[in-house]
Amino acid sequence: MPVARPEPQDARVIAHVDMDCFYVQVEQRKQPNLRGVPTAVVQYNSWKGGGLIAVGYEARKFGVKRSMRGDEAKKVCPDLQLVQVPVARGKADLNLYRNAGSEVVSILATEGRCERASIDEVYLDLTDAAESMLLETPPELLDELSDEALRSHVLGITGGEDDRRKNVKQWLCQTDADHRDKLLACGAIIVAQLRSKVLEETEFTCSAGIAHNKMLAKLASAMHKPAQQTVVPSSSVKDLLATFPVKKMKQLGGKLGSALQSELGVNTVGDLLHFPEEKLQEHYGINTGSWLWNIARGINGEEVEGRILPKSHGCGKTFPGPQALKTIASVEHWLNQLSEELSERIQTDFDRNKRVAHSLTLHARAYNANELDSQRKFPSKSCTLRYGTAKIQEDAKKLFDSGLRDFLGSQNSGWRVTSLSVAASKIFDTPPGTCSILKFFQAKNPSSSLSNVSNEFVEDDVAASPSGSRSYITAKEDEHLRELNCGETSDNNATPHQNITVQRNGKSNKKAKDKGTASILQFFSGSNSASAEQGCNEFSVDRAPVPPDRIGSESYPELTQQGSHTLEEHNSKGGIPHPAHTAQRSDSWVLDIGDIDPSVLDELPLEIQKEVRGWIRPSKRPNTAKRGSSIVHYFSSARSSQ
DNA sequence: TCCGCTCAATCG
DNA sequence: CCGATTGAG
Repeated sequence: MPVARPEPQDARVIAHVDMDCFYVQVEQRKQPNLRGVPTAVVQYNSWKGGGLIAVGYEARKFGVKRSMRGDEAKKVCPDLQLVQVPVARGKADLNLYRNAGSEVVSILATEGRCERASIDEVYLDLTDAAESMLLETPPELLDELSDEALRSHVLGITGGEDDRRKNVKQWLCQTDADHRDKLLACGAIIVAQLRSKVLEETEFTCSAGIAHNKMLAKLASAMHKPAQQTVVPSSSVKDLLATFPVKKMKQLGGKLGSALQSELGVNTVGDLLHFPEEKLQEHYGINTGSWLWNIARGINGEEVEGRILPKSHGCGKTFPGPQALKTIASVEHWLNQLSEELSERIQTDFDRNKRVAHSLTLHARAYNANELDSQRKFPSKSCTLRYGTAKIQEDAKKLFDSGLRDFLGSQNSGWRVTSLSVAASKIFDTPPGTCSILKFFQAKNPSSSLSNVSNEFVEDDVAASPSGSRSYITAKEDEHLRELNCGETSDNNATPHQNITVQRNGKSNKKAKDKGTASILQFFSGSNSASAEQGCNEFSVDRAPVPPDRIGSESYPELTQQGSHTLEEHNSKGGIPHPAHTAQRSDSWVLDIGDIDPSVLDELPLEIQKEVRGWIRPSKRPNTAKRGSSIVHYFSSARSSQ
């Protein structure tokens, strides 16, 4: 449900930029012979020619619609060129379009705050840029306005086709106008420039709306397509909304919009004006009611969030009709494919953006083969995400098994799975570090002899080294390590962390010694009391497997069952053990980091960094010094004290 | 149960 | 908080 937000009192300049039939443009850029000819993008094509997900403007003239089947579209437009979405691992692969979207965003994000609203849309808050322009180079002083700016549509500026351009020029440059209008004029000029730049640098056209809030900007961007922009002065809002169909408003395209029509007889946004706020609240709740009341008046306080990266990554596939999966083996096959793609995507996200995901969620849809009813839902399940394709695959399978048990309940009958998806969420930035010590863990690599090498090093060199209570090593030690290093960063993201061994602080770690292999986890695993005594940085780490001897005595923040703090609690609430608990050996866990300089992380091989950073989560309350203090908090305080 | 694949936001 | 639901494109 939408929620009303207070509208800032000062006028903002908000733009919504929408790529024109984006997937089609991406394909036309790749294959220029498709330019100018009716084109559509389909995914899959074996069944009725595949499903259209984007339709070029030439094809729209023939009545080709999105969500037609390819065969259907060919009937109304025999010359239609159908381009298939790339397929990888047996499923549609949208990376081509995601990356193209990033190209555009990187241009649009140069001016003002930028919010990536979808793969092909952004909102911009251009208030500051517009204010600056008004002060420094107001439109009326400009020698000449760009052609793109002059092609703007300004609602309320009447246009006999010929003189519309002249009137627009006049409007853009008017000197005696409302301050708010002048700001919009500046916004229009800036957006025109941005759109030209996008075209120049990416070959993509886009359309845009410029208004005082997101809602109006979004409405406006769709009014004149393709490759045009529309400005919404305040004076035009009332008329615009009076006849605007509620169902076409963002957020009102579904059940809420239908309810407005059937319950209140509201068909246009203007119709909403007749209802007092309280009335709308009675019907649709406090928040939604106020939101509706505001929308009717063109009021919308939603901020443009400064976010150009997605908050989650998901991979899914549907198995319609006869394709529904009915064996564990087929489910596992597809989970493997999906997990592989997901792993690749979060890997790329880390490489490009230094971000790590913390949560893995599995969704599925299923029905009972013999039951006629079969309305039961397949529950979503999530767990802490572990990096590495094999681990994601393993965890996804366990999550599925858990969900399937819930789904089936006591009975056991033939199930059918009609869709599967895995998603990575709770993505955090990893703070940049400064210090450079620890080439350290570069003693790495996976091949068999490795663990011996690093163990040897750890026990003979680090533990016995004069480093005393230092948690980092010297340049000499560093050199030594480099020799042991096997070279190239591994492309094997399944590098088992058990192979990365080191001992912490030169203290004897009994368990590690006993086993003869200390893990990187153990390196970080000081006892809580020790680190507390030392009064040093303490970091809570939330993802390591729980050592058997701690079960029942510690808290397990990594368990996803709500409100559970012990394994028993968790299990008694029907939770499942974290896959890692059963998957990991007991030589790898960590609870707190003691007096470790966190910048050591920067020097870890990327693979290890990802895993280690993945264990660390910023605390909600940085002030809880003892147990909640996060590595992120450490970094921010360390930086600010420099 | 043939509009597939993604994403975000809200809420209980 | 997780999981369900709604909605967008």
